[in-house]
Amino acid sequence: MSDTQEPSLDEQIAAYQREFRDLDPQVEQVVSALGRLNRRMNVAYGRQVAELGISNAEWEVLKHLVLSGAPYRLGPGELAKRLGLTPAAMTHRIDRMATEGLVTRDRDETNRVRVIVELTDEGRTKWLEAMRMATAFEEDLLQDLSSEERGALGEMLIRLLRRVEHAQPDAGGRLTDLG
Amino acid sequence: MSDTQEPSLDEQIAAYQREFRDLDPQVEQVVSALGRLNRRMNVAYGRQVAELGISNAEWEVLKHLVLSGAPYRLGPGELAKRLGLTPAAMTHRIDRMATEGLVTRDRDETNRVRVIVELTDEGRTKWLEAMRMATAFEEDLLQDLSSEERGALGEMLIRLLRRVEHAQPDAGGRLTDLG
DNA sequence: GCATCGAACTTTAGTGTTGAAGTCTTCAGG
DNA sequence: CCTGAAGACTTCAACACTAAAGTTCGATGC
Repeated sequence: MSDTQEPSLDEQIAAYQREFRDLDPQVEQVVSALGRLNRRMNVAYGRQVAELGISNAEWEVLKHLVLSGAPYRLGPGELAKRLGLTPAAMTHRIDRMATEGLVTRDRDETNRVRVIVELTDEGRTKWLEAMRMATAFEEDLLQDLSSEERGALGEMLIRLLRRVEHAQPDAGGRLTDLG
Repeated sequence: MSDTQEPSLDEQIAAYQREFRDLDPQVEQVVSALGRLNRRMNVAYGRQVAELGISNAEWEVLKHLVLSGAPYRLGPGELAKRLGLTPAAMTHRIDRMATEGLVTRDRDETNRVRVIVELTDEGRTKWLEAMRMATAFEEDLLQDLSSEERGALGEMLIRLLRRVEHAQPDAGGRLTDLG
């Protein structure tokens, strides 16, 4: 049936050049590689955390709670902002995670408008296990790069990051998660 | 209320090191920067194509049809595989895009099990406009990098890409889109 | 101290996605 | 031919997210 194959990166760039004459192949290579790499990595993360019985989405929440430092508490609104979700979506996500025992949800007794989401021991343990798997994967991923290369790569990525962040100064308000 | 701020990349890495002792900061910097950069870029793309009245999801479909080359035809199944969606989702997405006039959907007369999705002129025009905006954005993004740096960056990203693709040889079958 | 405004979260309606079951077409045997 | 099996897509039910409206509590002004 000669089923069309997933094009390689080079084939893809060549195709773009055929269809769109003023295209800088060097720029396109960077951008396309970035996009593909990220998607593959997210799939990999997803498979790993699935082994722990949690979804990528839940792992993100755990990450941000841990990042907030002990006692690992954040409000739904703050979590929503950091994850790039609407507060409504956050409400439901926390519901699920609370019934699964990963977090607790309580009203703030000093200000009963607010809600406090707090990591449980189980949630913290899950995060630790996920983190162990993730870092092992990341080490393996970067294995072919020397320390100098890693440094140069990180530095260039940060320069790009600064540029996007400056270019669109958080216009929408929501930040759509972090890495 | 001293509302917690979105942590900077450096703050985030420092927090991870506090919570997880064996963490290579250099690796984490690369990985975190990659993740953040990609998300910001996707938000930027989304805003741009929204000006054309299409969603990021629709733009992805247009991209893959164009990449397939004239006469810009692919089946729903093939599109689903390339976009990393289930066939069911593809069916609905094509529905919408067909009513919007971006693509046509027809049965293959030589094999009536198959369906052919074909780009319309309007769809091709939209893609072109989106492409113009995207490349302008990408040029701007990479502005601070010299040609040598761009080459080195692209080369390193491709090395990483090869590693993920090799590490998990398409295990699930679906490839979750490309860049 | 009562009414109003605003903040923080939840609820509701609508859209998009998944996984599983269903339909229709083709192909291979008998 | 007619049957059975496999392939390609669609339909259906359940779930997740968004935008907008609703609820509840706290603060401010009179």
